[in-house]
Amino acid sequence: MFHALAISTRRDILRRTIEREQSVSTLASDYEMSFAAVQKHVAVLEEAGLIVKRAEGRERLVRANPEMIARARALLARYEELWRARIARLDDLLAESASDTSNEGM
Amino acid sequence: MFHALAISTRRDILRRTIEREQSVSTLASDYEMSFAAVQKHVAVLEEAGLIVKRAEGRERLVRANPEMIARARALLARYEELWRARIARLDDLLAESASDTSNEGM
DNA sequence: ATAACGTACAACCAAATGGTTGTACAAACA
DNA sequence: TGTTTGTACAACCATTTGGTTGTACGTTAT
Repeated sequence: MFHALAISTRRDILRRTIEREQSVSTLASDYEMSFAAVQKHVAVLEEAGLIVKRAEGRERLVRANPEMIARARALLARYEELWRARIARLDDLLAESASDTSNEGM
Repeated sequence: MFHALAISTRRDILRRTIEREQSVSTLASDYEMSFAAVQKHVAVLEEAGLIVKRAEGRERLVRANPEMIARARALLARYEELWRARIARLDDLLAESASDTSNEGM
């Protein structure tokens, strides 16, 4: 999933398909690279679950999947939570050592 | 940055160094791969700014950098924000078309 | 002083990756 | 019907990448 987000072209495709549903060729026309290259990027995003495709005639309409974006964000939010927990633990240790030797009733 | 987060070993290193500051060899002893491999993963995380190293004698102590984790999360949060904006826009369009032809005073 | 430890880095290798072109096929259009 | 359009996919290529081993060097311990 993070792998899918690691290339700027793919993040750009994600951003565009958040704004509006688009066909693969519409997307492709906005980049310097070949259609096949864009199609592969779309496939990577699709496998990661970050976008969803829908058939409409001969076109394949691509739209972002907000659920997966939220999941990636939640994972990072959990790292931040771990960090806060660490800080809290250090605070506890500090509080302990501040009341260890003698002057507990200061 | 997302590239740095794309490999599970690196996410694991990040998690461990959130919990406590550790030397590179301490980290390395927890994985099947060679010391050099772990050292390279640490280097990638360092270049992405996700961790910070500090010299202490012959050891290099590694700790997570919460600022960068927050930045990655914020980027994804912005994508979600874009999505909400899209939904809001669609709602506006819907409201418009609901009051377009005749029965405005319904 | 010598040995052991922790780290950095270069050289190398296999696999994955981002890109290309070419082919095939279904849908839309002339 | 024949042609164009949109898509998928295979084959190929150059580069990157995750891994290895080996070497070098400063720091700690004997």
